[in-house]
Amino acid sequence: MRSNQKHNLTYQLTHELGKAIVTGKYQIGEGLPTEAQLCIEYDVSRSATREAVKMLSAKGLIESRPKKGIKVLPATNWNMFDTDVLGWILSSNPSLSLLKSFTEVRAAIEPQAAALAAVNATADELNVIEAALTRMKEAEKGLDDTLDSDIAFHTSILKASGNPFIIQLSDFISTALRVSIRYTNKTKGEDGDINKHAHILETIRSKNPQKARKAVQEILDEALELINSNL
Amino acid sequence: MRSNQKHNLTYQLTHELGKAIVTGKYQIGEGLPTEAQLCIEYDVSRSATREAVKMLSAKGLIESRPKKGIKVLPATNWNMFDTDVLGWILSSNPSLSLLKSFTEVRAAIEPQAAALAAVNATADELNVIEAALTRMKEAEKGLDDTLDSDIAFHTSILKASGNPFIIQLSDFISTALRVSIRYTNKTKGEDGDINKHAHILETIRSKNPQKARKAVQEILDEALELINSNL
DNA sequence: ACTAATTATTTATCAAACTAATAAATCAGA
DNA sequence: TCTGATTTATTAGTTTGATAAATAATTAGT
Repeated sequence: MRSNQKHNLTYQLTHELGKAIVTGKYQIGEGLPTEAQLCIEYDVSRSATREAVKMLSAKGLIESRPKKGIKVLPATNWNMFDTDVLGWILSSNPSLSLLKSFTEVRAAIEPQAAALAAVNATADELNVIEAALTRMKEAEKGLDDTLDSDIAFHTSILKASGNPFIIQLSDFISTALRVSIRYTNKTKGEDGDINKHAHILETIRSKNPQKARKAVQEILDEALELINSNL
Repeated sequence: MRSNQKHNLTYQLTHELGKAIVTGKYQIGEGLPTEAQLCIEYDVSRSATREAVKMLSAKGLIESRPKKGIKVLPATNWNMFDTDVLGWILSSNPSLSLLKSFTEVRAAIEPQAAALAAVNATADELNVIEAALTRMKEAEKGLDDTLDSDIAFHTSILKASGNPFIIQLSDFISTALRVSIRYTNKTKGEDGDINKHAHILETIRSKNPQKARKAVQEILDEALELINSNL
């Protein structure tokens, strides 16, 4: 436990326990060891243990009550949109069915985000999208990272949507894209990929929400098809 | 502070501070009082204070470092899909523009959920949707609660989607519907509302994702139109 | 067999001391 | 006077120990 990585003991323990829970080391319904046992097992003080337990409770993973101990809550209670929780889930190599779930959410959110961006994007926000597109083109030539620039493009649209909830999903969408790459492991975008992305920008620029929605839908439908064919 | 409501001191303090943060009592960027000051202000021990701070950190509202103190993070870091955070935001009477944002997310998620439900719903899940529809009909006659039955209907579709992330948004969607009612304050559903909901169930039952998506889209488009006309 | 009282276990709370990180102030050397 | 190292002060991090409160499990009494 000692001298692992993250910046303080409480955080280290939170991550360790969080990962253990989502990977099923501690079964749902049944309990974790008691506070006192955790202190011994992980060789930390009660404060650190209690604070870690509180952080995990705040993320919906566990619940703790006097005499009952600490018990793992059903996964429907977990804050899946929390970056940490998401990270823990992915740390145990994610299944293709999880990737499908991710992409289904993307297919819900991103077309809507693009439609909203077409209505709401400021000039600055449009420039950010364009900059991301430029990065994608550079990446094509090997001058930038394919995945990073792709993520930048998609999140820039979320930002331009102006909807705070959608913006908050940037981490989620980024993660989805990162997982995606593990399966498709293409180091370069497919032929025509850039053109499709350029087309999305055009539709947003021309303030046409319907076309923007459709343009994004298309590339996500393709992604889903690819997943389904490999399932 | 003492003897307020929720089940323990740490939770009480978490809620109190959480609400204070999202309502702007503590400004973004600038800091909260120090740990020591919070202990005095709220008359609680350091343990309770620290645990509350950790819970709020876990929800992305604050960050704390030695010598720097506790500072409020920008709203883009807040876990908006956390039930508590959402509740705090809504506790200070929500704006119409917030309702619009809510509904835009609904318009992204719910049609997709219905389409997925059309493909994935089990017989049991279909029965749950039908039961909710029946409740809505009863509510029409004054025999059940209009809002509760409406929420039950919409969340039952999310559940039937089979997508864990979408299922996790049930609380969010429920909240959106509750906020919605404060503005439209219709105690009864509009004429034809039941029929539209019944139609949604039909399209899901007949395993037609495109029609299901469209059916849900329609009622959300109407909701958005209503909001935009009042904005 | 049932109910009420007791006990035991576990988290909750408080308090006090010490450690570590780091920002701000001070000092030394050029 | 400036610049860079050093020292100081502040704040959160960590440990420990004692006590309180909640509640599950047990026991005693009828």
